[in-house]
Amino acid sequence: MVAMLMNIHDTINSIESITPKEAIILQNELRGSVIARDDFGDIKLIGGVDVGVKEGIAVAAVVMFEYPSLTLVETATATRKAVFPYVPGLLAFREIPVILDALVKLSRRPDIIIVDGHGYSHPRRFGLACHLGVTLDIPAIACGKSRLVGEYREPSLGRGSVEDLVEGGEVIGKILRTRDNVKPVFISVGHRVSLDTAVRIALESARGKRLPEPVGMAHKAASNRTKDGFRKR
DNA sequence: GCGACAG
DNA sequence: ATCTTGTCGC
Repeated sequence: MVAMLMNIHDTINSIESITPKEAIILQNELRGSVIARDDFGDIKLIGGVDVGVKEGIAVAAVVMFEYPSLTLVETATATRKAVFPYVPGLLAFREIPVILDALVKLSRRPDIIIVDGHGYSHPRRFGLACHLGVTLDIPAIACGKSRLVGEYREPSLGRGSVEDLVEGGEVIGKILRTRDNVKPVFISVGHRVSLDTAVRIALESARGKRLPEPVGMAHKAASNRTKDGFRKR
C-alpha cells in the first residue's frame, strides 16, 4: 500500500499539494481499500477527532478515552496552514494533514477513532473517516452533523431511534438520534467496522450529549485553540 | 441554467 | 466552519 510505505511527512505533502481534480481520482482509487465489516480486537482506547479553521489556520484536536468507561486519558492538538480549499466531498484533503500532525503526538494509538464528518455516506463512498482510517489502517467511525448525500426519513424523537440513509437503493449510513428531541447525527462506516457496530458504539459513547463524547471533546479542544489565534500553548 | 453541497 | 445575543429548557 502506497500510504504505508511513506512517512508522515510525505503523506501529508502528497495530500495537500494535490489538485481537486486529482483528489477525486485518488478517492476513486482508494475507495476499494475500505473494509466495511468488523475487523478489530478489543477496544480499550477510543479516539475522537475534529478540526476547526480560523483565518486560514487549521487546528486539529485528537482526544483519547478509555473504553467503555469513557474516561479522558490524553489530548493532542496541532496547528497548520489550511492550503486545500473547502470543497464538499473533498474535506479530507483539507483536514487530514493537520489531523496527522496531532495524531503523531499521542503516546499511544487508539484502537478505534470517531471522526467528525462522513465516511461511506459520501458521493464516492470515501469521506474523511474512510480516508483517515485507510491511511492509518485504523478502525474508524464517521459521525457527521448534517447531510452530505442520501435521503432519509426523520427518526422518531427518542434517544436510540435510527433510520436508514439511502442513495441509489443502497443503505450508505444511518440517521441516529443520540438524545431525546435533539437533531440526529449521521453515522457511517469509516474503516474496519460494520455500520451496525458503528451505530452501537456511537450511541454508547453519546452519554447525555448529542455528539459522542470523544468527538464532543475534540471539538472543544480544537475550538479553544481556534479562539483568538493559537498563542496560548 | 438552477439547486445542493460534510466542515 | 465562522459570524453573533438572547433565550428556551432540563
